[in-house]
Amino acid sequence: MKSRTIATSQSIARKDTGPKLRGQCSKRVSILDAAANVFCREGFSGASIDEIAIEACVSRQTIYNHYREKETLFVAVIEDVMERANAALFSMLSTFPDKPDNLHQDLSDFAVRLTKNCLCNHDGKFLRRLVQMEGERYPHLFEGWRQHGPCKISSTLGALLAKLSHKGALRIDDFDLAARQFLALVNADLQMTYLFGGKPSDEELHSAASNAVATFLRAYAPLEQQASSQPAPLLMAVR
Amino acid sequence: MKSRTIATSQSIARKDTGPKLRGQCSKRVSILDAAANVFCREGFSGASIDEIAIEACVSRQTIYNHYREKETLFVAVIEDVMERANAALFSMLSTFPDKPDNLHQDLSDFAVRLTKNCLCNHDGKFLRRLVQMEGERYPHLFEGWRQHGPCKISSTLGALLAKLSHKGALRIDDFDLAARQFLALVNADLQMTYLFGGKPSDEELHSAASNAVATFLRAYAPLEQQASSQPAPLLMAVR
DNA sequence: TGTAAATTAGACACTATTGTCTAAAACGTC
DNA sequence: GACGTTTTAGACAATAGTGTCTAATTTACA
Repeated sequence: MKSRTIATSQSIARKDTGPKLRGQCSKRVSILDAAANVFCREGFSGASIDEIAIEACVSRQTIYNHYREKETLFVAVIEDVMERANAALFSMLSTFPDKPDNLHQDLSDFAVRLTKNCLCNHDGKFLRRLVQMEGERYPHLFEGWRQHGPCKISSTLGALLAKLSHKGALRIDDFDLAARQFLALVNADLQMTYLFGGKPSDEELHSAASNAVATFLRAYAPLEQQASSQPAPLLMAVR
Repeated sequence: MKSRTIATSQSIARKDTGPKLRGQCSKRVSILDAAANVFCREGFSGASIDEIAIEACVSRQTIYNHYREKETLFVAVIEDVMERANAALFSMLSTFPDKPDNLHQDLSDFAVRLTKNCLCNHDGKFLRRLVQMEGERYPHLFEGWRQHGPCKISSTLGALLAKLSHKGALRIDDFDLAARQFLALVNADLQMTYLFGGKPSDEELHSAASNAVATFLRAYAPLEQQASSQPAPLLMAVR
């Protein structure tokens, strides 16, 4: 059901334990997907292996064949989602506008891509919930994600902002701080939506991005560019 | 153990079911506190009544006397924490600087109070986790909190910013948006800390507030005031 | 088609948890 | 000190979940 790149699935499936997967790994994939859904919905202790088995259209025993016990499965799910999420993040960061034509428009579009494909999608929601729920129980597990996810996004985005700053398109002292604030501003209008678990509409994503970029540029654009960096006036207004 | 105002405890304790509480309600309070801790740590399904009973220094039967079943206790805990959290929020908003002497300093101090007493404290962490974990299972339960918590804080803060704007201390178009962005900026440097469940140090709170206010004022302060609204240069630098 | 691997359904022991029940003990108040 | 209430410990049935085992069935591939 859920989109999943073949490359990622196979790299995950080719792992330590369990059956030797002669050619096909569809069972593994559907177990991982089903388990991700159930763990996300119920939390670790609330999720039952039987429920996962039913949702994966697989017998309970097959799950135990592939993953020795519940916790092994949980760890595999986390690693799978983290890997996918970080890959998406990385590919998204590569679309950052380095030669912006219209700074406001280009940054807004980037922000929309980022929220839509990384922060507000299925995996993003899963990780927010799971880190919140089980982060303290498995600190080592999420450490890798933290390093290659949230921490990396700030520093990478900081470096990209630095480029724009050196070109004179922005006036920034602390690049990493500016990156964190950019992300925070983009999320400002989405926080409320996060709290339900609901997905924001495309319209909400666009207005959130536009609002964020407008404020970001008022704070960080050189004065002479302020006039040209305003958003199209009313189309993107909130609500 | 945890601080708790007497007024709130009693208003909560005087409720529908259970023993008639002749004079003392210490059992109810310690059950609620212990349950809050355990639910926060383990989630609803992970928490066991026995664990709560032990942590509350109370027999299991006593819990069933006061709260008919696990879910009743859970709902009571949520309502208790929500009520306390919203009260703290409301009292904190009343300390917003309406006649600011030094705008940067006063807004920073306000932000520190807000994060320290509402967002990063015990109840704030509890609600973030629980809404994330059980929000979809009990949408009606958290609706009240959402209305009187996050939604109210934005609109109230928006109104307070409007006052400052009308006095000429700020230049704001959309007050609610500015309020959401103010809060988002304050949280920008704390997001990472939230993800562990760890509490930020006082130093981190101060630097987060100062960074946020500096950017907020660059975006929203009238031009002629920009010079005077800079933070003390190096003391508050991040890390 | 034959073989080895993977999958399945079902039974199973074991543990943990919920919620009830009872009789004894502790408590507060008069 | 006597009374009624609350609390307690422990036993208890009922349920649900984990993880194992087995024997039968299906699948992949030569």
